[in-house]
Amino acid sequence: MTRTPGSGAVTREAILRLAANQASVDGLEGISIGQLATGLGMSKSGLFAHFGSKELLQLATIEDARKRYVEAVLVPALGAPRGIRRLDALCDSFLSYVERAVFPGGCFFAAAMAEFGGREPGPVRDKIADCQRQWTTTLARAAADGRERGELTAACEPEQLAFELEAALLSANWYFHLHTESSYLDRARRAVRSRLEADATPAGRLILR
Amino acid sequence: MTRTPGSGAVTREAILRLAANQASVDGLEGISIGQLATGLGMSKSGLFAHFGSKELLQLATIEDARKRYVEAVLVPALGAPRGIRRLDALCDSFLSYVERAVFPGGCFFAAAMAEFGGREPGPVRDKIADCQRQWTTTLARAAADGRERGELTAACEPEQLAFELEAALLSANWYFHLHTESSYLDRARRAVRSRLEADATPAGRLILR
DNA sequence: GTTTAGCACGAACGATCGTGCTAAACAAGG
DNA sequence: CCTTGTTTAGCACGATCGTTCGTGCTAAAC
Repeated sequence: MTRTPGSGAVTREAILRLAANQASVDGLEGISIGQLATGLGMSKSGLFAHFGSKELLQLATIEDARKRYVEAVLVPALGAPRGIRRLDALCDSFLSYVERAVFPGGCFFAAAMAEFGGREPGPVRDKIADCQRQWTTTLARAAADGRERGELTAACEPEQLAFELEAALLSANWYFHLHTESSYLDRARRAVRSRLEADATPAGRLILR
Repeated sequence: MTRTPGSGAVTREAILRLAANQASVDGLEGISIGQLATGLGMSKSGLFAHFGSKELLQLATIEDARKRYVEAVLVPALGAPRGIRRLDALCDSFLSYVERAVFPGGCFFAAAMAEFGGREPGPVRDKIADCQRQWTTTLARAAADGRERGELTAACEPEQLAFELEAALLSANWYFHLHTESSYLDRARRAVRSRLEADATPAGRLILR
């Protein structure tokens, strides 16, 4: 391992990658600086110096996980055209992201949301809530686009639809990992499909194939 | 504080009640024997003696939480007649249980499921998975009853319906606590209602009012 | 050749964790 | 009154937690 100036960034990324993986299993509070250090073959203090406090490490971990989420879920789905197709692609992309175990313990943000949901407000909780809201907004916007294009009925409420779709996605994530049974991903896929069809216009239904 | 023989059971219940409340906020691993002891004004070792190990304390806590869950969610809903009415009542009862904050950090079992979902198998994880499966089965059975009675269509799949209903309930629990906004409970109520109507026969739709 | 900055190390800190071992307080039965 | 069993407290243990401090090494800057 060479240690030239600038190598700190590489080390930092390695730390955050491992931290996010750990956090998806044991939670953001569950990650320990000592365990991360031994896992990376470096000293506690050397690792600690990169962040200054555990809370800052947690925040950096969330930011890194956000990038991985964007890369794994959002980017592939943004290849689909706006509207109902993209909405469908987003859901499918999420389920694939769960199935591929991008994070070994399941969706990082689902775990973090569950962990910090009942906590008092603070920087970490706020950041998690922000990430969550952003994802929901992405789904709702895709739904709104679909309505504008006449793929979803005028009576369709994008936010309600987004809530129900994400409910299926999240539950698939939980059950998939709790019971280690991939059939729950298919349950979610069928739920998404039927829910989309329920709000789709005839034109929208054609698009869904 | 009197300490007669048999008072150990009272103390034990007080411990478990506090432990379950704590666990709904900080998780089952997050409960600490020291914090419980100071919270109850007793010594660590005195409290510890009741269980013998932290894992046994966790298992007892789950069992206590299960009783509270049955009392708060199941019992009220079992007043409704079998079938679609009971299915609806179960969902409504769960949302009320979340809203009333029976556990201060949200649904105990949702939190436990999220916490132990990605962990290696063990007594605690297995018990959580059992509780979860039991609840899902309760929902699915109510749906199956509804189908037998002709309130739900013959094409309706009770397990799929149960999955989708529970997805809405769980998500309401998460968002309600993460964003401290009770509107998500209404979102879930509307989701439940429209989902039930989607699989209901005309007779079933009449029953739903 | 000297200075500066980046990066990681080892040792130690006070605190808290779960877990033992022993003894004291107390109620009930002989 | 003494014994017995239950319930709780006191004390201490090894481990691990996040954190701080002083130090050394290497590459870049001057």
